[in-house]
Amino acid sequence: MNKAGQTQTHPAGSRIYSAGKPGQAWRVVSGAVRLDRSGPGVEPMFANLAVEGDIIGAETLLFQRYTFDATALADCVLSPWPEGGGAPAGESLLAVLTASETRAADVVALRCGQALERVKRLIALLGPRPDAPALPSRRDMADITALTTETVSRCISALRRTGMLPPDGQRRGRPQLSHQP
Amino acid sequence: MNKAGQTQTHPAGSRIYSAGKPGQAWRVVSGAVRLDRSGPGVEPMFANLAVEGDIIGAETLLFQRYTFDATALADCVLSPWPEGGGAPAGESLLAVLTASETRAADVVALRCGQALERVKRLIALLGPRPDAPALPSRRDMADITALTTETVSRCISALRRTGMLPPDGQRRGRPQLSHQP
DNA sequence: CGGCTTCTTGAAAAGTATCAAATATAGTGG
DNA sequence: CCACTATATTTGATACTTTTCAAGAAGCCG
Repeated sequence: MNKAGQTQTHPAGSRIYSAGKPGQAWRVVSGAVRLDRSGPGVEPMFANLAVEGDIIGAETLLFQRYTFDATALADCVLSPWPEGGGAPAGESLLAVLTASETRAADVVALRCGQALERVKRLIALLGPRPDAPALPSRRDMADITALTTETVSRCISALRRTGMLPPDGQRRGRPQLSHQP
Repeated sequence: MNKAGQTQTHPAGSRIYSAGKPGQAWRVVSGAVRLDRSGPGVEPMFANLAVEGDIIGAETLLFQRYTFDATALADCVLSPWPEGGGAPAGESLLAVLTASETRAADVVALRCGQALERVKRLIALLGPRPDAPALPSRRDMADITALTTETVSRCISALRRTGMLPPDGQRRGRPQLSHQP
């Protein structure tokens, strides 16, 4: 449905691109993206996070192929990067590099301290969403924070009990299986 | 002792540069560097790792000031980057960006799984050192793996018992206090 | 409705942190 | 050159947190 070269939208949970496939770089206009290291025979492992304003897939400018799997943690809007097409200016690349290193430090910090603090930091990093604070799946949150889904669930219950989260976001049932035959 | 603009050496444990100070970017020719996020009033917190071949301090090309504290984990040789001086070529910057994202994924992976596995992965990441397998301090290893110094020490003892590490690297006593008055 | 998946909760087990004390090392000063 | 001091490292015992295992509740889709 999404065509290369123009703005894309991806629903939460959907695959944006896969490691090894050819493609272009994108700016995350809104939403959040999970990046996983994955190879042939290697099970996907969480590698990094991208939030509003971050650039993903920049390695395609060098290799023409993606290095990571990208999955939407929330409903996402992506626009092609660099904006004008062609090669990005050096200064623009430097800004991306600097942002990337800051984000990496954020992600590393998500795995420090006790479970409740980590979950709180993750929710804060995902940003104050306007009205519907739909959280990512427990599995995604667990992979990002290096906890288990059960522990994440307990932390969220605790945050709801203490009023730091609204009493009940909607649950998720059977996910939409998006096969490509 | 080290002069800007030419190759530098830093002994293990020494500060390479500090956040907020002006300076240039460097290539890690050999050794390993720990990067810490640190601000005014904020205690230093481990943020990232750089090993042989990585570039550190690239943000100075944009801001003229370092974003992180850099500390040598092992004896280090650094050379100015980009090599020719001046602005780096776009392709070169892209290569640095890609390497940076790969390294970030490595560091995130150092905080997955049980203590013994993490310590083993850290040692592997620091690279096969030729003859003297001098490990970083327990405190550095603990900060990087998000463990305590005691747990890291127990893991290393276990690795020595099982022969995966030589029976006894030298210990460290009182470190050299390098004040600058 | 039936099947599938995610989410939640409980109880027990495992792993790590914490606290405390002994040992080792390098630098300092006599 | 040797004792002395400050710090790092190691090890042990205990407390705490998280994982693991298990079962039930809830939502989505055909």
